[in-house]
Amino acid sequence: MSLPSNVPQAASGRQVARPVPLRETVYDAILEMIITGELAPGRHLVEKELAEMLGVSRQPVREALQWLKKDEWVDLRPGYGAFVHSPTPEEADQLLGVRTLLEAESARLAALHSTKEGVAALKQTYKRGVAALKADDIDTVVSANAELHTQITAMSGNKILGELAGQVARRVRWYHTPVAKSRGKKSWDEHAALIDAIAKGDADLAARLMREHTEHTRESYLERAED
Amino acid sequence: MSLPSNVPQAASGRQVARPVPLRETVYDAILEMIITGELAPGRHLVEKELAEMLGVSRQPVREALQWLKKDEWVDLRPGYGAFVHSPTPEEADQLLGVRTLLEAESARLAALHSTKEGVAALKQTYKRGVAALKADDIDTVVSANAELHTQITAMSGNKILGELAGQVARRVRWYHTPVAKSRGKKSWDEHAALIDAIAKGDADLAARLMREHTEHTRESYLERAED
DNA sequence: CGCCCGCATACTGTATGCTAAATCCGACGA
DNA sequence: TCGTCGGATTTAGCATACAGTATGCGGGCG
Repeated sequence: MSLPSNVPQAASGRQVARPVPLRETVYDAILEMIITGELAPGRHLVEKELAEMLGVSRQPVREALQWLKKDEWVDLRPGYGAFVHSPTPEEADQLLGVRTLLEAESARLAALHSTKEGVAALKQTYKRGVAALKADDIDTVVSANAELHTQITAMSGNKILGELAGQVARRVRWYHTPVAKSRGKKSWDEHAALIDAIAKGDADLAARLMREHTEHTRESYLERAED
Repeated sequence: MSLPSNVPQAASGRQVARPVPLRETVYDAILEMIITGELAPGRHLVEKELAEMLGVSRQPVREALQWLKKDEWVDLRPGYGAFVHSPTPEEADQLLGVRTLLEAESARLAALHSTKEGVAALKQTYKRGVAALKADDIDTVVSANAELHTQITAMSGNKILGELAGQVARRVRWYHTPVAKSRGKKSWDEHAALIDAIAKGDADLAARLMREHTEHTRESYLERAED
């Protein structure tokens, strides 16, 4: 056949690998540096510096900084510059409160909308987390934990809720990481019970378990924060 | 004293009346145009056009558009341009769900942290709303309604919560306005009961009332949306 | 007559130059 | 010694210029 030209149709979802706008790459890069601690809280970020560091012009850096400001990762002082946001204990506490609220509701909805496949995916992530826990592979534990929560919020079917919960959770994780690496096995036992409740479609139980789960995290935060 | 030149000192909280960055003005201007409907959903926003319209260069416009994208007021198509976001019924529904969640929690916390002055302020706003209702002054009714909710979320003492609730509420109002101007007297009766619960410090009651109140709004939305 | 290719156009993406303002530091005076 | 003033420097804010790419249209071929 001629296969004249027509629609490549890139079978799978995405077209042909569009070049991601530079500002997004820059945004990710800076955020990464903030989360890993390479850029410490309070640090003065200079556009020109970042631009040179990343090998781009100031323009994309500016736009990335605007995004970061919107997400509260940096504070922008007009006329001066950007500073990595310094979380206050009060703010961390409020954030934890909001997270509890959002995640509990997510769990409730997830229980109502749970599917076989969804639950299977949850269990798989759970296994990954537990295995990493046994192997003392902290990084994987943390990432599995994050993914599990993401999956649950996604399963809620409410995109707005999922988006908010995701943002809040990411900030919480950043605040939380330095004080408490993880609560270990107990946390994963709670996960197991939670998944069970979702699988059974018991919305109230799921919400309650998630609420308790995130509250435990909050308590562990408050304990450690007393240093 | 000499008052040689120095600081005008703009008495109240903020420093000295800093000249607001242009991008913020532009942001407000565009948002205003979106909310009032001057820029209809789906409309293609051209940077150059907006820049000329507002008498500034493309740069501040770009930054304002990035902010608007973050707040989901516009959709940004890489390589093409910005479009005023078109709300889907599904999205509106999810947004209403999240709003209920956030506002109910705000009311609960507000009840726990209520002060004499705060309650007095609420009552004042309430009076303003009721008076405007009688006078058929729709604009004032709407603004009083918005202010009342804002005051309650502020009273919760949780800034994060307040910020999220504010954003969500503004979008809800935009979606909602075209279909249902207001629910009238009944809505304000509910407000009265809610303020009462907050004044008494009855957190559970306040949360329940707020939940019912916002759910009523949701129902009225769904009814009208069937056109 | 319909489809497809190729070109012209318009817009965004990115880079850079210029201006105004905020900060910092040193010197002067009380 | 401390407070204050003034200048130098740094930095963001804003404007403009250039390049890459998506889009839409018109002409030509089947």
